[in-house]
Amino acid sequence: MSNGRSVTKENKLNAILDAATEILVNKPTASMNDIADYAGIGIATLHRYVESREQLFVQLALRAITVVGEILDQIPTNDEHIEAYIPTVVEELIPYGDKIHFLIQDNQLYCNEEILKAEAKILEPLREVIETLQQRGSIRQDMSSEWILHVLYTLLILTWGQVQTGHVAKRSAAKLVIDTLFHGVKANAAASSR
Amino acid sequence: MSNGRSVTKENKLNAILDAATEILVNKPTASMNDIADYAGIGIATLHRYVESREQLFVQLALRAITVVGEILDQIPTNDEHIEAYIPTVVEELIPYGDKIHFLIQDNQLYCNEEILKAEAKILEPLREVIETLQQRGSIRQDMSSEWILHVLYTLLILTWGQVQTGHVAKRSAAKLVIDTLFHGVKANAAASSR
DNA sequence: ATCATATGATAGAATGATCTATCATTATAT
DNA sequence: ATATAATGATAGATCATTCTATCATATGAT
Repeated sequence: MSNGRSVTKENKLNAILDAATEILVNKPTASMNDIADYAGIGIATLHRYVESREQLFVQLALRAITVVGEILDQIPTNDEHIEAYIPTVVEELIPYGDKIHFLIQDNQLYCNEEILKAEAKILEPLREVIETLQQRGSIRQDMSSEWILHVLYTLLILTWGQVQTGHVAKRSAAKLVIDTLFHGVKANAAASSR
Repeated sequence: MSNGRSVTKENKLNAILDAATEILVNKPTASMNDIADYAGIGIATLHRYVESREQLFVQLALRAITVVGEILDQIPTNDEHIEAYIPTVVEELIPYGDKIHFLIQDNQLYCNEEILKAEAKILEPLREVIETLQQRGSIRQDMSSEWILHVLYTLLILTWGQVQTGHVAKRSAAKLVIDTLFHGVKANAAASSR
């Protein structure tokens, strides 16, 4: 009995978080009332499921980070696949852009230690792959792995924004990110990879 | 008589805007009271110089855009200098990063038409140079000039943040941006330009 | 059918921020 | 020195938002 109910509650919380994500994507300044309305519930019920606005955002961020982490975990890092790792990461991550983009814009979250810690932990394997690729000689060694990680991350965010404003087609977004990241914008007669 | 006074008023306004910039760099959520305190004036006086918080931000943004515009105007776009244009732009812009960075983070400003228009107008010459370089064959033509402009802009913003957190030395920031923009992160035996 | 639980609507307390109004004080120009 | 203008401190009006409390209603299990 309690089992059936608690599962329902979990589902409802998830539905609320999904709705919150949806409206916040379009209106980052949406109030708690806006969110409750959009989720089709009363403001009182919203507060029954979520402690506070701050906690709501923390939960959204942690959920997003979890999703990214699971995606990264599913991508093989074997020797044979490692060269394709970063392209695969970008390909897999692009579809989730809209759901993550608005969180990154939120300044408050960038001060939350719990979130920063979780984010750093999630990105660690990616950073390790970058270092491996540097040692292998396929990524330049005269830039820190952290810088490269940030550039990749930033290009992803830029692209998500560009997709949302319609300046970049979603289908070509991943290719654009990878191409820009690896080769830059200089015309190169030797650039036969495309 | 009125002349002397009005000049003083202009200066004071500038001093206030400078102070606002300084505190907002460190605390983007600073209230009007915080700003007045930091500027060493009363809240009433602040409102005598500035119509509203919104207008204050608009003024700060327009001022920043003006500064960037003046910098861009001073850089020659002759045929002989055009290859050095983008590196020069980055070199000249890096020192102003901290004063502009916080404005970009502000979501509200990205909805203001006046500012978006001014920004687009300022960046137009830079975009034209990019297109010229594309036609010249020194920048790849399979990416839109707008995308390249955005990438450059984004890398600048990233770098400003990295400089502020101490992850990148201010002196090497410009080189890092240009190098990343033009060549990407792929190890390249033929990359003799550095 | 009944009882426990969940929900929605509403009112409102508490908070925080922006902006105005007022007035005594200070600075400035002539 | 005096008149004019600018300033600071303060109080408070206004507004928006978050969050709580309450109660009547709806849902759901047994």
